[in-house]
Amino acid sequence: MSTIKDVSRLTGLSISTISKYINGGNVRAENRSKLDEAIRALDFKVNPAARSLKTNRTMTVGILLPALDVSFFAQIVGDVEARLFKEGYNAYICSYDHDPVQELRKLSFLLEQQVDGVLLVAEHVSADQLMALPALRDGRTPLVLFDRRVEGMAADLVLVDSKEICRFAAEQLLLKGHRRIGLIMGPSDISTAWERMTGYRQAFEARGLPIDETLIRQGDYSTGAGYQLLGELMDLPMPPTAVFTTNHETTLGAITAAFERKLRIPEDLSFIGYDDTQLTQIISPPISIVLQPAGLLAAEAASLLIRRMRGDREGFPHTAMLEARLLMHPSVATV
Amino acid sequence: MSTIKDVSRLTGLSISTISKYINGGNVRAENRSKLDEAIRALDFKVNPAARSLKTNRTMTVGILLPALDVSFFAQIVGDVEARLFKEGYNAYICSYDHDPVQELRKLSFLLEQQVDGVLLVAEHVSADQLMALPALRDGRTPLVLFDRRVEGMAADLVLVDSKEICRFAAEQLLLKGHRRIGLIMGPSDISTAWERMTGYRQAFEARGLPIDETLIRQGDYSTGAGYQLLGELMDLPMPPTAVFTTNHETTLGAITAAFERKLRIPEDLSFIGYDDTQLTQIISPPISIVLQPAGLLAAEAASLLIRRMRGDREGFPHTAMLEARLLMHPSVATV
DNA sequence: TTGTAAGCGTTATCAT
DNA sequence: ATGATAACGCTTACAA
Repeated sequence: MSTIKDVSRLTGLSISTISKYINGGNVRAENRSKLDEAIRALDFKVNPAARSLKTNRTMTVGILLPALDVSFFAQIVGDVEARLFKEGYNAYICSYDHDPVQELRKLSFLLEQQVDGVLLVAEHVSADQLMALPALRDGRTPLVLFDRRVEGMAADLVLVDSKEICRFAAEQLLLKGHRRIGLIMGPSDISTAWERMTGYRQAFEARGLPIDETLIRQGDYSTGAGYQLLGELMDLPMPPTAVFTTNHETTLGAITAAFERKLRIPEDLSFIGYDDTQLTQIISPPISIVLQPAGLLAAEAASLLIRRMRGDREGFPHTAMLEARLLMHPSVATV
Repeated sequence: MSTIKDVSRLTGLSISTISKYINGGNVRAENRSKLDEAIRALDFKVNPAARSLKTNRTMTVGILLPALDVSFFAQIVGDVEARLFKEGYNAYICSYDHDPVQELRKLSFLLEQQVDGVLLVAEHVSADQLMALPALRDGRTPLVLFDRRVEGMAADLVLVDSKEICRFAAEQLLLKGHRRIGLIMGPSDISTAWERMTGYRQAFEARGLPIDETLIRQGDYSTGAGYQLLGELMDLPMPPTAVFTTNHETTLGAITAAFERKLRIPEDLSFIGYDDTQLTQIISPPISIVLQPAGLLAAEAASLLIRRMRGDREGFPHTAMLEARLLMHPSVATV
């Protein structure tokens, strides 16, 4: 690797002049061309370690997720990474594999690595645990919580209004005359799962309708769970006339189970799923889905984090609450 | 952030002694406890930039993928990241979003970041382009190619023997009497897609059986493509009696399409899919699948890369060719 | 076992 | 506009 010193030798200019030029400073036109040529010839690249040592900025961010193979996160994280990259940031993308210990350990490790900022999809970590980390407590390293809250934590937040869209979705089913509506939800200690269930409940409560608790099934948000729980619902003595699945994987599993059972949608079962999938659009009939604004979420998370890393503390703690949409398709019948 | 200097002030020991201790050197028992306490009290952490500057090692690796939301890669990358992390390496995980320009740009960028090694799932990049990168050409930065070859590139390789397992899978279908076997393959410029197709062909050729080219359908490896192409196959005047899908997403789409069309598996259509999915195991009947050894692949890739990063050049270029398995389930009938 | 001192490649201050 | 020089926090001969 060549260094500024090499460029200096080749051009006769001083190291400090060259450094300034590299960082956007001005040099005489003739020197500029000399430098450009030397830099190209030597394939000179700034040594990021040396730069970090001086500037105290690494131009890296940590993105910490419960898992990489959850499609919603996989989709978002690629987008966030691209946006950060465009601004010169490199992303350490880590999974803690739903493990509470790893969650905290990897977060600490990222902070030790001196990342300039962290985007976290939290699962088990508490506000106390977060505030015990010096870099976070002192606000030295900006943290943006993504998709899920951490109770009692004053932090920037990028969320989807899950409760409202789920209330709305359940309401649509009620309006179509459905009363027995199956809900396939996720682990209730995940804030979004809880909110989605709450929205569902609110739709019933707003109309003074009773909720049959046997129709609310909790799984682990996996495809297998979706498949399994749809089966359980349909095997009830009084099966639901509609079902609402609350994430992508679960939706896929439930659709498969419904098709396998030769249930006609919507004649035998009305269906509202969650998150876009190429599949829900093209199967027949197209499945109504709750569509989370993945692109906007990624953009919001990236730009908020970048703002903070640039030192702009305005409006902290900021909550960006984005709206999801319900795409209604013929998968819902009137009863 | 506290530095060694702070620890030095607090303990009275010299900076170099402390550095040595941090890096596994010996100090007198009494000093050891003094140090441990001071380090804890100050929450001292080594500054990685400073360390890198001296050691020329960043303890980071780059993992560059065509996309993060392809389940096979998502699964593997999490695993590889975990293994590298355990050895003290941090991973920059990047997607180039199937874009040839990004593919090369991000690779260059990772190398500029002075990563100690790179794991690459290549798509468009050529051996020439790779060898044009100084860090790779000089062997300064070890590169491991994962899952896909780059023609003419002398590099460490971690692959699955796709051709053989696909030949074997097609052979099983032939042995059961199938002659019209649909193949849903991926883009033919991806080496694995080509190999999977070649295996399929070899099974026919080995028996001197003709291949109906209309039964070979090429898609983009997406769920939507799987759905779409299965439909096309079944809409043929003479539809196949069996279908072989060659990646996870495609399998999911094709199963959905089959179920939607109320095709009975295996009575109406025999089915062999690809890659493990919770779903293929539990639907009825369970779907026969080609199972790639994801865990082994991740382990092999990580350990090979680590060996290289530690300076062990033995057996370069090494090709690790792992075997996939065919899990036969009742989704295949005898005709 | 411990300490001294040089230097990794850059940025930043202060002259010129 | 350019250059000399002192850090940044660490590792590593080399000396003690």
